[in-house]
Amino acid sequence: MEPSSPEVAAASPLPAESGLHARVLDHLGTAICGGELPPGSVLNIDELVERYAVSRSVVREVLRVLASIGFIEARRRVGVLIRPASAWNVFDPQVIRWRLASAGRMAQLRSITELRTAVEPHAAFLAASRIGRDEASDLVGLAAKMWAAGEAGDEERFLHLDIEFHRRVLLASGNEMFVRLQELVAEVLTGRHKHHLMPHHPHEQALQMHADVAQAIQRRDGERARQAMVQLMEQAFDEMKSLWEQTGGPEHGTG
Amino acid sequence: MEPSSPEVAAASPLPAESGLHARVLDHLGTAICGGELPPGSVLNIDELVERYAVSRSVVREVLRVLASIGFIEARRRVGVLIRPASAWNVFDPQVIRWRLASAGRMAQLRSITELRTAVEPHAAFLAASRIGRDEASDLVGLAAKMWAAGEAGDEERFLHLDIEFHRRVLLASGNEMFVRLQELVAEVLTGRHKHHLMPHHPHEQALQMHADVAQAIQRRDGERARQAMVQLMEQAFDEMKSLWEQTGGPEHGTG
DNA sequence: TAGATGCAAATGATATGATCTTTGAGTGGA
DNA sequence: TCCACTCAAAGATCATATCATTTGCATCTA
Repeated sequence: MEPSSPEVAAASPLPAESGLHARVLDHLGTAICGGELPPGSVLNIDELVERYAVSRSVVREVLRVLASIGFIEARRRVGVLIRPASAWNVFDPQVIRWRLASAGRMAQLRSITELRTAVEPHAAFLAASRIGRDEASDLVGLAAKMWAAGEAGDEERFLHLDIEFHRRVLLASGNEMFVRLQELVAEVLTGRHKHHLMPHHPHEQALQMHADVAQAIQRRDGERARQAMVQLMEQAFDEMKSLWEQTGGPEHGTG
Repeated sequence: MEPSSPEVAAASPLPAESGLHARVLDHLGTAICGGELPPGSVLNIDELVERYAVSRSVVREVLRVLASIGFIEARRRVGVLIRPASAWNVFDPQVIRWRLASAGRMAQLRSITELRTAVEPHAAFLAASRIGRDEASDLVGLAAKMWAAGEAGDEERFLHLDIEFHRRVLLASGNEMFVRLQELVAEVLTGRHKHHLMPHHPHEQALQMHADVAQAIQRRDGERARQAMVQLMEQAFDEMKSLWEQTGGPEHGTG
């Protein structure tokens, strides 16, 4: 897998952050996303100090971070108040991860898939006018490899190539915010894979569409690139939709 | 201005957060976004304690928050390292605010405008199938008021109605992530207004397009709603583009 | 001389306990 | 009934101390 730009890779999911801070933060974040600690619940610092057997420093630092992503609100004389989901920074990668690990997983997948449906076609459109020659070639090559992996039934490899493909397109869009969405896309794709929510044989159509996107971008045909990506997204969305039915609805929980 | 859902309003920009924590956080955040403290710079806690004349607790809590949005990375024996912009959580409202206040303002406006261009049409499309009867009526009414304010040349009022209009559409999309983008849209629109980057008389066309969007959504014609919103976005984008030329380029700074 | 090894200083991480400040709630008077 | 006052609870801030880890350098060995 030719890493033409190694410094941009390494989307570190900071998995084994081993400090006390990370441990407590993760635990509380999970609890809030998971619905234990529903909005309106009140915590207090000393209680947390006891519960986690850590010092005030650690607890306060964790609370500051949770406050910065809208999970809590500290009120004097009252305690630490859990805020409703509508206040959360739903774009924070940490939050996404917690939500994907919670019962609201399907709702989160739906949200992100809709976001992708909106953003990726436009990203493809922009990429067509902004991508460099070499990057374009790489993209076409990547699509070819996806085709090969798909035909060979190599799911693992297909997944990685798929993620890489969408990453490159978002990167080539030249929009820093789109680039940042790449992490979300990766979370979604790996999440789908982990939970066996993907067709075991990628559809022949999907393979062709990836190739179409790459080719259109290389030929600087923004409109065609957008169209091809729209189709790709529609298919992804349909697969997602069929999943809700399998797993018993999207557990809406939007607000 | 009929507040049919007062509890959702009040997009508190937390302006006068008066604690020590907020003061130091804001100062450091601004410095990092502003390019003082370029990537690779090293700070250390004691130095910050002295510089801001606050205790270690305050500094550490601030650093934790900065770390959580990707601005810094603490390394033992080294100090606090400033991370490159590519690591930032560019969707964090706080970050957006800092960047809009910095020299990279135009680059930020461009990014968000492109994001809007991608998202809002799809939001309009989704809204057409998900909006409630009353909300749809409100939306049409809002467009009518915009027309009135535009004709009357009441910029202030037009701005507020414009923000409210887009907020309602994003809200009606039923996607929590789209809803969250509303803050960004509001920042952009108010930013444009503050810096006198808007045409003094809203274009007649824009007024009509807002009305078209509202009507299409009410009639549940998703495709037409999308098209109308696309046109609106194209116009917004063109205005933005003409601004870059005025103010001497977008100060690219994307990566 | 080159490379491995070990020590110690630097610096963040955590702990602890005290003091300051804000604010909700209760209390009492008009 | 309502307003003003008081008090105490809880977070906010501070100061200091100890622990843990990493890096640079000196030392040692082949």
